[in-house]
Amino acid sequence: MKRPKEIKPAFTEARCAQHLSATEDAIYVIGGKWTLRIVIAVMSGHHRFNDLQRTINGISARVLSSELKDLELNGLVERVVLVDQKPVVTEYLPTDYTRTLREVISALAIWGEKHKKKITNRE
Amino acid sequence: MKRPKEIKPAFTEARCAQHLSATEDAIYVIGGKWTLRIVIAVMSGHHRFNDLQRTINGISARVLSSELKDLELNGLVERVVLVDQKPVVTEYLPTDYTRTLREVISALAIWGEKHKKKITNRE
DNA sequence: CAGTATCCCGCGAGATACTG
DNA sequence: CAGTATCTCGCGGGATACTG
Repeated sequence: MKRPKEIKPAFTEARCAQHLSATEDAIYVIGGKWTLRIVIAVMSGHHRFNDLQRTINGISARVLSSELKDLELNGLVERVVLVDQKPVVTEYLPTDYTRTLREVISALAIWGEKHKKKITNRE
Repeated sequence: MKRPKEIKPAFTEARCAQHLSATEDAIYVIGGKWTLRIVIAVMSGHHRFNDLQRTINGISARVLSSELKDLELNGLVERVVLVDQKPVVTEYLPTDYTRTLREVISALAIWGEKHKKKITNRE
């Protein structure tokens, strides 16, 4: 069943379903308004709660707290309480799994950069 | 001010701000619940309204309609009305700009795939 | 087929205040 | 400092029905 002169789709039909489902999963986990910002901040060396809140512009303590719990459940941050400190210190650290997101973040950052230029150039 | 034995962050401080802002933009545009699904479907060769609605599981006509308008504004789909058809046919086509998202989608799909395996393997 | 019009509801998330 | 507790509200988006 070959149709003539048909433009080749960017994705094949099979890959479509595959991409749809896998991308849904990814977006579900990291597509939240704050999720990736937190991940980036943690990967950048911001490990403390208030440090994170300062770094991530506009996030409230309540939201940051619940997001961090989610991220911890997904293995994307590790919550470490250092009891041998005075006073006790809580840190949120990147994990090996966090690092698997680097390519995703890079791709997004590159595209976001391009997009920003495109938008600002035409206003 | 060099602190000894500090773990090198995955991103430098400068890159942090940069990534934060660019990634925010990207997430803002394509981080919606439906956005990327629609883009993928369009890139996969689903060009008609009802075809898209059938392909994208769970989306309502109202939401699909408004999302398509957004995507059109962002140059991520092109709405084409073929008046030389009987009856008149409306198509939503990928653009050159849509194709700039391929790497983003690939990265997300790959990660989503990995993540799904990770999740299902531990339940 | 390609949408629009309404109605409606939950929850994501902001604001503010409080606690060990 | 590192959160929790409420309270509140908008809007994203589902369901359903309608139209050229």
